[in-house]
Amino acid sequence: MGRQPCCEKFGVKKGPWTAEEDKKLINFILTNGHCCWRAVPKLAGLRRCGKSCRLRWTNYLRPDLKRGLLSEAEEQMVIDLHSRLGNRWSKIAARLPGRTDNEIKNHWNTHIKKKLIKMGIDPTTHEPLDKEAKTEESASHADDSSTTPTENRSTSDGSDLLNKIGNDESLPSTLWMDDEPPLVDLSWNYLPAGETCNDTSFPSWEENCAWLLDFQDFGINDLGFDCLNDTELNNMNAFEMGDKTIA
DNA sequence: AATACGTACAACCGCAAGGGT
DNA sequence: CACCCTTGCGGTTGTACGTAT
Repeated sequence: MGRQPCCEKFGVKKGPWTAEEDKKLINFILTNGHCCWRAVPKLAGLRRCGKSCRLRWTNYLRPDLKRGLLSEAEEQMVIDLHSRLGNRWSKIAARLPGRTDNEIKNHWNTHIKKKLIKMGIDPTTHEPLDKEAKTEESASHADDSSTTPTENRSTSDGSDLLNKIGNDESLPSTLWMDDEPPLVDLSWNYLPAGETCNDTSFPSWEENCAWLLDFQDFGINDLGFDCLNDTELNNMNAFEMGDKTIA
């Protein structure tokens, strides 16, 4: 998939991951963690580059990932964050628990972008499209008052909820001030009244791991854990019991 | 049923940042 | 300070899958 390989190393596999490769990577990372991604493929017995392993793990295999489409609330949050942060997908993803930058980026490009255009909103500037057109017409007359998406959020951009939040002075002012806002999970703020974190759109870690535990089908020994020492086996057992402190 | 077209998403690439020597 | 290495990020692409003709 994608473009031609960046590295011409012989024996380095590219393209879609097989179940077998996934198994090996999961097995290795759950057992050893990832000290150095470059070393992971070698140690895990994979014919992949470290970059590919990291991507596969962070975007697809991580047990804390949420699967499925973004909820309405998540989508709104992405739109708002994008209006403030632009295409900084990793920053946006950091505020959406269980979602990856790649996933959000894809969702933006395939769903949200079109949705906004349909609503008459420019997905880049978050300005109304007709206003954009007028602005372009008069661009030569306009002064240079820089209007970044962050600074120029009109009240007519179609996202009332977002504006409400944006204008909410009770929010910590530092929240949006710099690149590294506090690790406050704003998604909770977006939950409609009465909903809690236990909402079904936020599955538990155990639920997220359910598919992982499906590996029990071929047994722990099939994953190669039979080479582990007692401590490691204990850890694995704890993991199987749903102890999230292990991974 | 076969083909064409459109969409969604996994995975790749190149580049930049950050840390170590 | 310069260089090297590793990691992370954002943009892009190819393919699988779904839908329309």
